[in-house]
Amino acid sequence: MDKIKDQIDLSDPKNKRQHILDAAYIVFSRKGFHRATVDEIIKLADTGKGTVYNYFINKENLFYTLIEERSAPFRHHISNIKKDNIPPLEKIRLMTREFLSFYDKHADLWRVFMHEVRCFGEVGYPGFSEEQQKKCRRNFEEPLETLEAVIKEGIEQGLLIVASSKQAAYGLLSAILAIVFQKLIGDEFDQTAENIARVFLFGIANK
Amino acid sequence: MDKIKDQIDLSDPKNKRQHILDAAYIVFSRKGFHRATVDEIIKLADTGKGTVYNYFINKENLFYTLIEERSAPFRHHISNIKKDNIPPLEKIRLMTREFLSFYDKHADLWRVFMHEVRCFGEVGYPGFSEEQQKKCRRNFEEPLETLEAVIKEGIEQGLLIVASSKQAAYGLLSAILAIVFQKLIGDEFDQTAENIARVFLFGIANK
Amino acid sequence: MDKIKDQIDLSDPKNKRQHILDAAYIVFSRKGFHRATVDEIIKLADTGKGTVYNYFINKENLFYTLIEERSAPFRHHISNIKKDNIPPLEKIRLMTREFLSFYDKHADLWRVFMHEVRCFGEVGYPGFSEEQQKKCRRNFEEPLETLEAVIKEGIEQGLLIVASSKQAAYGLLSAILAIVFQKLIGDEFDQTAENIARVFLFGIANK
Amino acid sequence: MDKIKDQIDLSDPKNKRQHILDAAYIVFSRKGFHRATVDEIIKLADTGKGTVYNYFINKENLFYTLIEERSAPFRHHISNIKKDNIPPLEKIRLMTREFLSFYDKHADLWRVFMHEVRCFGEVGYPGFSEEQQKKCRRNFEEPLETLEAVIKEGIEQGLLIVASSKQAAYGLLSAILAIVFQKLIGDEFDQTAENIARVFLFGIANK
DNA sequence: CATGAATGAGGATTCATTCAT
DNA sequence: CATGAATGAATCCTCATTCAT
Repeated sequence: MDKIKDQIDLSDPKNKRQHILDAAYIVFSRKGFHRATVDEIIKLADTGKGTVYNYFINKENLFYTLIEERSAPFRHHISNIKKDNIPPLEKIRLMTREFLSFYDKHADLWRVFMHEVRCFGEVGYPGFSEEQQKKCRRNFEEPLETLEAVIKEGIEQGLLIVASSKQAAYGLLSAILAIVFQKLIGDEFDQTAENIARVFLFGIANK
Repeated sequence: MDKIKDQIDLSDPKNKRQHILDAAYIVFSRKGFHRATVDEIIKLADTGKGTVYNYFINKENLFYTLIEERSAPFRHHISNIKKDNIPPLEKIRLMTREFLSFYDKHADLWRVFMHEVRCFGEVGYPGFSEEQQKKCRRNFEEPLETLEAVIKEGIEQGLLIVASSKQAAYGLLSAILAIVFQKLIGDEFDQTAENIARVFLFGIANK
Repeated sequence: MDKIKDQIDLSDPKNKRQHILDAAYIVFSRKGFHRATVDEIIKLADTGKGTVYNYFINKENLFYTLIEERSAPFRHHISNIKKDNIPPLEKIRLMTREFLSFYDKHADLWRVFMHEVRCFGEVGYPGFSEEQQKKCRRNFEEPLETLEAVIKEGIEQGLLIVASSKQAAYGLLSAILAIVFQKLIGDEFDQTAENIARVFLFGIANK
Repeated sequence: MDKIKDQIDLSDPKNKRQHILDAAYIVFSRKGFHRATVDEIIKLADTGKGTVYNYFINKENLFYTLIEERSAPFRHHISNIKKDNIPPLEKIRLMTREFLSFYDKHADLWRVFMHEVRCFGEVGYPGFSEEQQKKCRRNFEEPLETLEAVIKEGIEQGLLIVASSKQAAYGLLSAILAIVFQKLIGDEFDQTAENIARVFLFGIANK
């Protein structure tokens, strides 16, 4: 337990909010949304229960904020790669790296997120407006759409052959996700990223 | 609501156990494990609360039993394809079809299953021994290992080029899962299965 | 504390619902709505916390149900007096007795009720629809309107002189309420009822 | 909301204490004691949370102080009328006016006060001594006793016929209260005051 | 004095599970 | 076996109050 606490820098007496978010990251990742309790989070964040509710409307909102905070830089990166002046296939390679890196780092939280996002905004979730719900979904939809757009680029330039750019994007993404979620990456990160992109682009059949 | 009840055949006054399982299938698929309540299940199964606990140790056990029951025939099919006397690439094609078919049919339940399976058997779950937990995981590990074995066959016969057969299997599986979970299949099931297998085998780059 | 428990007949093992209502009556009357806790109610009712929520949607609903249950017979009596074939002044006399008797018996609960009813149905009260709210208000509005109608009868028959029948009804009612709430009745109930009706009808000035 | 804020003169940067009292008046009147939150009060008073506790021991004390402040001038007026050298019936008439005027102005706050005063000073209320509690009750007891004294005067002078001067005083007061609380006054304030006093003195029966 | 971030005791509510019938 | 009333542990959330700045 003390080992876990060390993962959160409590040396800074200010910024309780960040401590809570960091603690929530750990607990939500481990337990999932429902099994995670506010009590466990505050114990880890070394703070009072009320403090959580000073910063976040409720448990949902805490989770949602966490997702937003963690995915913001990633979404930025993906968006930038698309704007780069490089060939589509190279973009796909880079994006694969980026997706792999992000999902590897946040594998556990993201697994929880992708499971819970479907139920958010259902009846009985105050402080979670229709709009926030949509914004929440954008966290995984947007990067995917960007990837799809790049695949479309490749198709238009005659570089890729595929029936549905959407299916292709989902396929690539989920290959990454599956690898990550099963924790197969280990130390050969570069190799794995390369493999995924290569299989996706050229297949595994020996021609 | 009555429409839903029609999905369960209540004409047979005996076999309460099956009614409960069928109702549980619907509720767990819709709500996920935690948001599903025993109350909702028994209302749908048109039975009493105590009856559930006559047949199943607890909520986890009900869920677990449900998973076992639904995946048994699928595991059989996959196992049979492997034993077939046909080329590995053809086996991969057939397996892709089978995976796609099964996961499409049980997409919602399986999503829930794959999320919850990680926490099952944690401390505080009576009636869920270490062994049962392992058996539970076999429901998605076994078919995957069979697929991996076939990919290995292909590699050994020089038909496939891929660094890690395990990664390849996960990649193919997850491509299927992602497509299914995002409900992109629509009516062109055959086409989709073909596309996935083709991209996996030959890539999307235009060579 | 044990003395209080004796006020509730626990000899009947059935009818938990009534035990809860009886306990709620005592606690709400003593503490008011907000200071009353479900914990205290169940301790008095000698039941489990969940049992309360089997019978009542929430604390508000428990309170509301209590009010309904207690005022039903009273509303009936008042309604019957109006229909009686006796002179209006006699009806007023009888109604005064009835009001006095009812409000004396339920003085504490009614004080709480009349204070809380204004806030019921505000935002954040699930299980308390607009309609239920209105129905709730009827518990004190209806008997009052009946009294007003009788006063009107008296006016029409030239027996009473008063500017506003509504004001008159409120005046008589509240004279009763005030007396009761201040617990001035003591043992001379009959005398008190007579006094109130007489002052109301003939004034206190010595002509 | 801004409209409400305008009701409090914030132009004076000093005198935070009064701002808080004014804000408390509004919030307590609207929400009652329990539903009123310190947060809402300070938002309206445009001050910090700690400031409230610089001036008042706790929420109860803030409420109590508010009551004291508002009733002081009223109690003074009533006391003066009694000392006036005019006939008892005229005093009753004037007092009726005064009561009506005061309770009309502070109807909402007083309703809350009269409901809460019963629980004040119960166990667990620090900073609220037995003595303060008594002093608090004097705010409605004293004017009433003065009215009662005047009625006694009238009885002694053979002007009034009534069994209990206390009951009579309560009756008159509560008639006023009821009318006010139900907001029936409207614009005809003078007329209403006159009506109440007349009915009380001479009754409504047509002799 | 003024402030507001931090706190935690207290309370309402949910829901899996039991057990007497 | 079937049932469902009864249960209470577990959990989220509120809000008065404190105290360091």
